[in-house]
Amino acid sequence: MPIRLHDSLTRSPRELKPAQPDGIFRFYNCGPTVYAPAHIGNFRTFVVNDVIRRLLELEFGADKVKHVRNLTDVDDKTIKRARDEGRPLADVTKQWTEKFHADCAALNCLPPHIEPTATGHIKEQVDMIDVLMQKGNAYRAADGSVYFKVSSFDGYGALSRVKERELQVGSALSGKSQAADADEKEDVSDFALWKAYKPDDGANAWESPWGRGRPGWHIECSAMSKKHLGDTIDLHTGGVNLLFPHHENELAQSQCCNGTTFAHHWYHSEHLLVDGKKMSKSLGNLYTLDELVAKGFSPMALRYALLMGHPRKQLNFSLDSMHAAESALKSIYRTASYFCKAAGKSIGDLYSTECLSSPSWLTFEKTRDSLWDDINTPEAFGRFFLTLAIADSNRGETTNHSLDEFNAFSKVLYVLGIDLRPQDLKLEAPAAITALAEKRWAAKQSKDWAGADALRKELTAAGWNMKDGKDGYTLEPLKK
RNA sequence: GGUGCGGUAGCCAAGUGGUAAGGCCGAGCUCUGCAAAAGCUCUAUCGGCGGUUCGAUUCCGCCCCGCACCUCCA
Repeated sequence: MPIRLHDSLTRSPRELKPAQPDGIFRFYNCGPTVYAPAHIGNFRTFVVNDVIRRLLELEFGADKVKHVRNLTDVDDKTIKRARDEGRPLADVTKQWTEKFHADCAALNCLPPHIEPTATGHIKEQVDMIDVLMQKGNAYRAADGSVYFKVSSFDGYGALSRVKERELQVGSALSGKSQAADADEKEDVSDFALWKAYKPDDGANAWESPWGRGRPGWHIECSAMSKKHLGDTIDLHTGGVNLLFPHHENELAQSQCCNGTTFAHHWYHSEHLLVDGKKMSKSLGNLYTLDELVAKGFSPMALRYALLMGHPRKQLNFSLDSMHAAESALKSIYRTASYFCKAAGKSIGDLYSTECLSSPSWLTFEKTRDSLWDDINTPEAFGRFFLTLAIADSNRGETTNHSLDEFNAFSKVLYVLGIDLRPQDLKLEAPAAITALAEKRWAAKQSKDWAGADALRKELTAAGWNMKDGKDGYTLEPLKK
């Protein structure tokens, strides 16, 4: 079944498919700038892109998808951070790259096949700029910086409709934003390909035919994409804020340099809002994964919460949605155990790769349809829960389809990237707690209700809940 | 000023030209010595005003409100 995905350039849903004869799907996803911990809004984009990656793998085969996501490890922000902390740039970016990787892993995001860095591709960037200079799409300004000449590319603005915007420049914008480095540029909309060295850059400069300096932000992605995926890619993604100017500029550079279509498909996910506003430090509504974990929430709940809205619509995040996510996950887990029971499998078996090769979706077909149709995750979850409710009422009864259904269920979990295994780990209670529980169980058996109640109070005070069953009990820590 | 996107139950959020998925919360019931857990049930007429239509939340127009982008913030 073809995957349909909204294309930002044509503003319509289009089928995703590899354009080149080798059948490899080339997927480029703009990655993070590594100067601080990524916030949950950043992760919305990465989680959505992870779903796209998983979708592509199921559709085309895991070996037919090439996923590249870069790390921006040199720019104004990273340099400033290093300068402020008095550390080498590489130290700072290494620290935050590792943090980013840890967070991604916690959120169950598959690592990209290639994760190139800007500093690791200086030569490739210089080479591209060189071609643009030769073709007359770029010029060197008096200060030694090289700029892309926007007027040299007719297609400029197609992606973000920037031309309409240009007409109004100067009205509400007062021109202060352009003033910054407009002095050296021929035109305010021209943008830097190579930035001449400034003392603030410290040790972070490289040699080029135009003098010492560092690459501009946009050329990074063009160069890394070209190096690892070739002149034309199948899909280029990022957050909406990258639409302009980043992607518009990338498109211009790459097409002028390579003389061919840059990306067949563009996709942008919308922003995460907190309390109705975009997250920002000044509003104090910015969350990181660590902060949520410190509040007692699981990373998986965040992943779920981030997928509860349509990826192309702004999603309003709140702590309530984290509570909702934890509860929903719990109920998915419960039903999962029914599927496992019916198929004679364990929760861990849900994550074996064999399940993915099973062709059928059975009762999960509609859930699949929602995902394949422009990754409509909220609709998918709606349909998913409907199916779970039916399975719930069957309570793990074994049928002819039990194994197939188990596999189909596993595939849904795979595409959504929901890992139930953390919930499967039963926490071992300390010996003292177990002793109390044993005592209470004995009291209960001898119908000493008062004694049993007193012991329950002690357990509660110690932070544990004792769940009585028919033939025994289980202990679980109370929620914070 | 321009561009784009929204306003659906207490909260979050899908969707459709024919009388509104789902999740959370809440309420009631069942079960249970207690406590949980679990199961069942219940909870909206879709920002406002017009128009098109046999019929609109879904199409068109106007208005009100919100958000984002145009500032190297996913």
